[in-house]
Amino acid sequence: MGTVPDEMTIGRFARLCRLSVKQLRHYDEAGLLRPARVDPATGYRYYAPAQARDALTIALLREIDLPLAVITAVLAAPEPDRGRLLSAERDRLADRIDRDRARLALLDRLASGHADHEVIRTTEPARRFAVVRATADPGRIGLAYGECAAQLLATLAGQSWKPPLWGLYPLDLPDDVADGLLVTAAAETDAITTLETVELPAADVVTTVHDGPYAELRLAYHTLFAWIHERGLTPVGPVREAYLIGPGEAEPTDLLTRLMLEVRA
Amino acid sequence: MGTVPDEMTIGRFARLCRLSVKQLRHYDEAGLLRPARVDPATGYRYYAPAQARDALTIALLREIDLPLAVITAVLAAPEPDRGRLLSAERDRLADRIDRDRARLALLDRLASGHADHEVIRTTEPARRFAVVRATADPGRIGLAYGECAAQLLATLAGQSWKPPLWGLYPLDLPDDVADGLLVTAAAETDAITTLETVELPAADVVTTVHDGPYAELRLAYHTLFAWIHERGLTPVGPVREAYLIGPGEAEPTDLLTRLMLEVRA
DNA sequence: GCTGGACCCTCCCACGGTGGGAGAGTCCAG
DNA sequence: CTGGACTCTCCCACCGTGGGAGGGTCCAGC
Repeated sequence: MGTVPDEMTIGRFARLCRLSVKQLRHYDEAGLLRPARVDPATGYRYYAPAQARDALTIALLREIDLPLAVITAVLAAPEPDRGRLLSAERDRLADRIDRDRARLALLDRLASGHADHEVIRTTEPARRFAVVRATADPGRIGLAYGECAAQLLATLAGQSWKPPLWGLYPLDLPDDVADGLLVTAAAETDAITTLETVELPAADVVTTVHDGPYAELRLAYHTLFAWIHERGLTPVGPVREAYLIGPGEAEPTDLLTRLMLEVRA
Repeated sequence: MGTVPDEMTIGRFARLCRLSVKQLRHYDEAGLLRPARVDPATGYRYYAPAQARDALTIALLREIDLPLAVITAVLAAPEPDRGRLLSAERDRLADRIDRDRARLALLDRLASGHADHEVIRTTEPARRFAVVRATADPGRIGLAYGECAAQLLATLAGQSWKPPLWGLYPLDLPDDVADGLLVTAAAETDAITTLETVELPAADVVTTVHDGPYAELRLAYHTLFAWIHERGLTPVGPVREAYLIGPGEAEPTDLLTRLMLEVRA
């Protein structure tokens, strides 16, 4: 223990731990890694060899892109607690990867130029639906819809209904519905069921068909909304999706979905 | 064309395109999306419905996390050029996902607590290697090593050599070697070959064994360097890796690698 | 002892994109 | 004409890092 050499200057320590001098000063100020000693006269920082472990850990965790605040918590936490902290960050990173993958899919489609959606304005007839509703935060919509659809189909088993399945969603997706988004699975039917029913009257709608995975639906909506707003029209809810070819019927790349948006002048 | 309603205020336009007023002002200042008209007396911005398409495109591309500079270029580029711009961004994003996956693997291992490496200080005997070298930038190390190893094995076919394969790397990985990192595949042998040979003298080394994929090697190095620096020792190059169980011999999760670092007091 | 060069200090600014808030002016419906 | 909703500009904050200015400190070689 006593044979460990003396403290060293910030430059030396920085080279040792593959950090920049600027970083070390920043970590000092942030309380993340205080030098072993600071000369009160000159302000020079001196680091002890024993601090190399923490410095290297910081470098490692920064490489994984953890925020300094988290690294501070990790270093301060007793050994058994670190796993939990790191697991939370792990989940955060996994989420980001998932989001990035969705972005990549969008970007792929955009870059390859297969992003053209033909928009048509037409009159949608009145329809009567049996529906199952749920509330979910955006991002879990697919999951919530799946549960609703399963329940819907189970209840309608043996009843007569006209495919395809539909989905109804509020128009203002990410805005006011901070703590839950209404998800509605719907099946057009005239049969009388125990389920809630919704009557959509005939409407002046703008519509397009999207082929491909649902992660790329935003592209179709982009085209749809651009088309609507360019003409000075106003969309009125709800958003209607008809799953012409839905999951389970084909591969994600072959899904076919009709989007409808009622418009007013 | 003439039936499109008038221009609208920034707040209305913002709600329409799901952007914030702040964002729109920022995009104006950045030259990304200028209002159709700015009242010279009051400074009020007024947007035309026809601008909704660009605004929605900006919102879409921002969602994919493209920098504003890129979005500017995309909007300014003629249609046929957009694909190329977007493809470049696509590749950037794909790279990021790859890096994030490596980070996730590290974080997984850290969080699950299976990150303990036993460090031992020992004397490594002198060894004579037949080697093949290459230069690669960090990130392509694995690729470069693979080629070197293939060449090495092809040349040594029929010759006598003692498994496992080794790898030698400069100690200062990411520092001064900005434009290329020396990668050396090595096989211990006494046979005389047409290959370059390297004689490593006996050395005082610190060593540990890592099991698992190579993406997690940094963890082992972290422990190794922490161990060394805590004791005030100085590592001297090159870094030696012995691939006890290498790729091709087992699944990535079952790889076994011995790391060695010569130290000096 | 002195000097030069390598090192260290603090303080400010920049990046990117967004949001918050202050303080003042503008629009429009009642 | 008034009040409330809207808009304007300007400044600051976030996060982590790097650059640079301007000035002080250390130490080896003379």
